[in-house]
Order: sequence, then structure tokens, then C-alpha cells
Amino acid sequence: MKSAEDMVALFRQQGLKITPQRRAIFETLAEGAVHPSAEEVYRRVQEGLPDISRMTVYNTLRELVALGELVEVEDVSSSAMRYDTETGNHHHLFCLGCHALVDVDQSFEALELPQAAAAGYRIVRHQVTFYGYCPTCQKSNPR
Amino acid sequence: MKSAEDMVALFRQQGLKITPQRRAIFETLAEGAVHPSAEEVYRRVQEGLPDISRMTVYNTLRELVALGELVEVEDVSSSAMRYDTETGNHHHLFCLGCHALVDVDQSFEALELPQAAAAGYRIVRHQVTFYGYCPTCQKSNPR
DNA sequence: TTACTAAACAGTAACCAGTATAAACTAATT
DNA sequence: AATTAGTTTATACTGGTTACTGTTTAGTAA
Ligand SMILES: [Mn+2]
Ligand SMILES: [Mn+2]
Ligand SMILES: [Zn+2]
Ligand SMILES: [Zn+2]
Repeated sequence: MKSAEDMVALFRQQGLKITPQRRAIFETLAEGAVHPSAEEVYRRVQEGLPDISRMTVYNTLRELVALGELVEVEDVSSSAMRYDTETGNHHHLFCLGCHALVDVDQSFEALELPQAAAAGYRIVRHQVTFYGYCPTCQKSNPR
Repeated sequence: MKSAEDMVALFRQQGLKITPQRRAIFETLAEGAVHPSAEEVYRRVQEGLPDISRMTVYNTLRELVALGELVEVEDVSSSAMRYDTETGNHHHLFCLGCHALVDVDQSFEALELPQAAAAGYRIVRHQVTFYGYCPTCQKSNPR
């Protein structure tokens, strides 16, 4: 993910204003967890800016998605959207026990979909998710 | 997906009761849409059983997931869970415009994750999702 | 058959993530 | 310093889902 300063520059260049709230959100994202939910970002930003509104967090995250600086990642069975600060193509490992979501740095060649199988879709990107159990969850619930 | 009768048998074998509501849900799933939401299942079942409770639909879908007869599939940006009646390993094509979700019958070899990349996870399954625009959405919003 | 009981059902309230709205505020420009 | 468009905040609201509770029913066994 880009640095907080890069995002400040990007927002400025887009004609968007730089507020203390946005700066705090940028900083939280730049140092923060890999796949936070909006609520997690909110809580972390709140530590330094206790009066920030949840709305501001949601709005700013949405701006960042629109600008391509964040990617939405869905999380089966936890109903909250997560935001991925890693916008490059990469894949995920999801723990069915504790819902941990970690990056996989493994690129899979030959993931092109043959014309015939693409059903006329224009494909923008693809995402591989591996579902399983993390070491901790294997221990606590062995099978 | 298995037939409604198979699911009746499965429920019975699990000591679960067979009610007209459950039977109707099984039948709806067996003939029905490929990746319905709970609400869609509810509406279709309602046609034959107007007084069924939404709760019964949710509960039965949850049972079916627990028994491995349905798989939850998340739908970026539409907040409703979808249920996949196809429990075998297969992949998806998702339209970012209209949220259509269709199956891809293409198996990708070499999607094993090397031990080193798996971070100690015991992997159960994996899922490739291709994001793009369906033919209709390409026409209405060409780019 | 009827009687029994655990399971399932329906209806409602509550919950949660996220969105809409509108008034108050402020960053950036002049 | 004044202006103003963009931003923030508080609040209300929505849609999907779950919790709760009293009522009904499937399955079983007298
Ligand atoms: Mn990631
Ligand atoms: Mn499918
Ligand atoms: Zn885990
Ligand atoms: Zn489409």
C-alpha cells in the first residue's frame, strides 16, 4: 500500500480536501492490518481522533476504492466487507474457523479463461481463495 | 445438486423431521436458480406455501450448509449471502455491473498451494472468481 | 387411534453493516 | 478576512439476518 503522504497527494491532485480525519485514516491504513473491516479502521482511527464519525470512515474508504487505492474483499460468513490495501493481483487464504484472511504470494499462471468458458464476459481481474483451517484452529478443533 | 428426495432421506437419516416446509424448500432448491439468496428461495417457496416464515427458510438453508449440501458464496457489494447448490469444486464468473453469478466449468490444474505458501493451513477447497462485465452490461455501459 | 414430546414453525423484535439526509463546519481559494 | 464548495457529524433509516417466544406438528410408541 502507498504511504499516507502518497494518498494525501493523490487526494489533492483529485481536487479533494485534506482533513485531519482523512489524514488519520490514511495513516491507519498505511501502518495497519492487512484486511481490515470498516469498523476496524474506525476503531483504530478513533484512538487518535475520538470524535470522528463512522460515516467519515465509510466515505473515505469508498473514495479510496473508487480511486483504486483499496480493493473490496468479501468475507464469507462475517457479513462485513473488508478492505485490501494490497491492490496488486494476489490471492488469499481464508480460515474457516477464525476468519483470518492472509495473502498468498503465489502467482498462478494459466488462469486465463478460454473464450468459450467466459460466456462473453469481459474479465477485469480474478481472485483465488483457498479455504481451510489455520494452525491455531487445527489445534483447537482437530479433525 | 441432489434431488429433493435425497435431501429428505438425508434429513431423516440425521434424525431431523420432514415437514411440508422443508420439502418445499428442497424442491425449490432442486429445480431452482443456481445461486439464490435466502430471499429468493423464500419468494419461490412462498408461491406454493404462502404462510411459510422467512425464518424457516433461513434455518433450513443453514442446516443444509451444515450438512454440506449447500455452499455459501459471497457476493461483493450486494450484502446478501448466496447459496450454491453445486457443492463440487467449480469456479465463478461474477458481473460487476448486474451481479450475475455464473458457474465456470473449467478446472484449473496446478492450483495446489506449495507447502511453503500455505502458512500451515490445512486447505479444504479453493475457489477462483473472475470479475468482469457480462455481455448485457458491456452494451449498456461500454468502455 | 390417540397421546406424548421434542422438534420445528410463525411472528415479532432486535441486531448489524451500511446508506441517506441535512445541518454545521472548515479547507482551500480569493 | 470573506467566500464557498466540499466535508463532517448526528440521526434516521434500510436490508439482511438472528434471537426469542409461544404455538403447532412430525414421529413414536402405548
Ligand atoms: Mn490481500
Ligand atoms: Mn456455483
Ligand atoms: Zn483460524
Ligand atoms: Zn451484468
